[in-house]
Amino acid sequence: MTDKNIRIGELARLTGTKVPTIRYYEQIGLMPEPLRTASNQRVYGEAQVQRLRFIRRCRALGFSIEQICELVELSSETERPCEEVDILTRRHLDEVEAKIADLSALAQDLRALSQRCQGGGLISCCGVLDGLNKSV
Amino acid sequence: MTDKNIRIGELARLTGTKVPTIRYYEQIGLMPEPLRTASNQRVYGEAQVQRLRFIRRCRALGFSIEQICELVELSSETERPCEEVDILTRRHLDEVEAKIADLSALAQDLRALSQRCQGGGLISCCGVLDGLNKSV
DNA sequence: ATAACCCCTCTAGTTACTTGAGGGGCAAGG
DNA sequence: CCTTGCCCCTCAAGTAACTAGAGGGGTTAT
Repeated sequence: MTDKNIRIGELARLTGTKVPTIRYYEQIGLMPEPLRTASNQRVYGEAQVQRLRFIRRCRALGFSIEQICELVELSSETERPCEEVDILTRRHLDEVEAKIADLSALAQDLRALSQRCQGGGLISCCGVLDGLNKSV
Repeated sequence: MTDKNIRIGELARLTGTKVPTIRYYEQIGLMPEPLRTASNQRVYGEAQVQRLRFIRRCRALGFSIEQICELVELSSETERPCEEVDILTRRHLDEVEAKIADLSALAQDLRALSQRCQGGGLISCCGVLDGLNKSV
């Protein structure tokens, strides 16, 4: 594999990304537009492989596309204080933790609801549906 | 307030739902089509208020629209065993708990990443970005 | 008449992809 | 040469659950 001779299919395999997703990332500007062959096929190099890997790691960590755009931009400004990266990461962690709290409360409510099921009854006296119908 | 004389705005206020959302629910068949006035305005009754409240409680508990459709249908078949309601609720609880587990693992990874930040440095030697760039 | 408020339909946007239609190019095999 | 299999391309629309906005009508009070 030499530099600058990777087709989109191979890039997809190298990075665990789907081909349409790569095109999507290019469309929204997250991935730079690559050079093309005479027959209009995209050609990628090692730097673009690394970029896409970066993006996929961020996605795996739940960063939004917008946040990733910011991280990509920040990472190219090497003389800049890295405080903004820190802030962005912490804010995202806070969001994830808040979501966990929401879901945990929701799970609690669902458990309470589920326990209302006596088993073996009919819809007409179903504890779950009763709970969902109640105007508490 | 008499039966069958509630306009959509009032229904929205009674149930904490947005007007467009009520129209959306009607469009997808979750809410039955109401009667209309001579000037084509929707008119709701108490049964529909209860239906929308049911839907909103289910949404609050994270049930998908599809799941709610099933619950609505099941609740009208009063002579049917309520086992299906139980199964649907438990399955949903499992999904929520799986999501919590996913997010918790993700939060763990984010904490580890965040701790790589030494503070006061530059982007060129940022621990977070380093971690995102690493091909571990 | 105007302002304030309510209602209507229709269309398109949000987020991060994903799918499918319709088409071209290339290499190997019959 | 034709066919097959595989890869690539663009474009448009779908997914889930809403939400926002354009453009219009109706009612009441000032």
